[in-house]
Amino acid sequence: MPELPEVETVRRQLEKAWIGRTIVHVHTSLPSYFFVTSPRVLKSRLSGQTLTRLDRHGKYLIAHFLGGGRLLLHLGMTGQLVARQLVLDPHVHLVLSLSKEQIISFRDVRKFGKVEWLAPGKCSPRLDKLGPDALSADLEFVSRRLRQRTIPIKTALLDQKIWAGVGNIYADEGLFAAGVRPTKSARRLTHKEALNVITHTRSILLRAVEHGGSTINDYIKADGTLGGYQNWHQVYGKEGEPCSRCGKAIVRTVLAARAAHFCAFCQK
DNA sequence: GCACATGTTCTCGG
DNA sequence: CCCGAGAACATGTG
Repeated sequence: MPELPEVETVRRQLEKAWIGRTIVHVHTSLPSYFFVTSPRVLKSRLSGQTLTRLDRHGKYLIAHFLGGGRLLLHLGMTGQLVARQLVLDPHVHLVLSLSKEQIISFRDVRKFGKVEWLAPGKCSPRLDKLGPDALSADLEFVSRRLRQRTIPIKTALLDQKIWAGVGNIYADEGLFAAGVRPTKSARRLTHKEALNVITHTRSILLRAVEHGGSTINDYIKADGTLGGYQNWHQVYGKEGEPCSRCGKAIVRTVLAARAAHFCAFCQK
């Protein structure tokens, strides 16, 4: 579910329910791949913690607590983070009961999501690997980094080490807006073309945040409602449908083991 | 049974 | 070290 716009939408809503409140009870499911920090340790570390700030870097949420501890949250492919009690089906892995009757639930069917506790002062290899966040990155810098790679431009856009936050939907949408074919080698873009790609991609990310992200299957906002940006997609999931600019059919290919959608006429 | 799914990470060749 | 292909992780839907 989660690319930058979805995670940012969840962050904004969760922040309102969580900041200044204290965790009074922690419920977890059984140990699994999902828990980087074991449920047992998570319970003891999180109990009594008061949230001071909720940040986002790329697709990661970073909860900061009084005293300097941090909780890292990643939604994987099917993660749902909501500011309410969910029916406790087998896919609800973490429930935080907060002061003033607030509840935060984390549900994730495929368990590709991650929860990790970071002790005060401890750094995180996961976070340290990430490039600058796609919304705040210096565009000239990202353009230079992109053009150093020989891989297809779409594969480069998806590389979280170059800039963090873009996933399969917004890479396809950004390249369509820029008129660049996803298979084109990143190195063969001019500086101007690369700048054009990341400028368009970033404005699409911002627009998607305004619409609360894209709901395709599992993603819901923290208030339980659906995102709206899926109604504005131009190419993602549109194989065979007419291109909004030229009318020719959108094609689908596979790149880096992911589906890539584009217009073979408009994107050179 | 088969194909596919908004993500990340690792391995194996070249 | 770079790159691509494929697999793994776990589960659901069409």
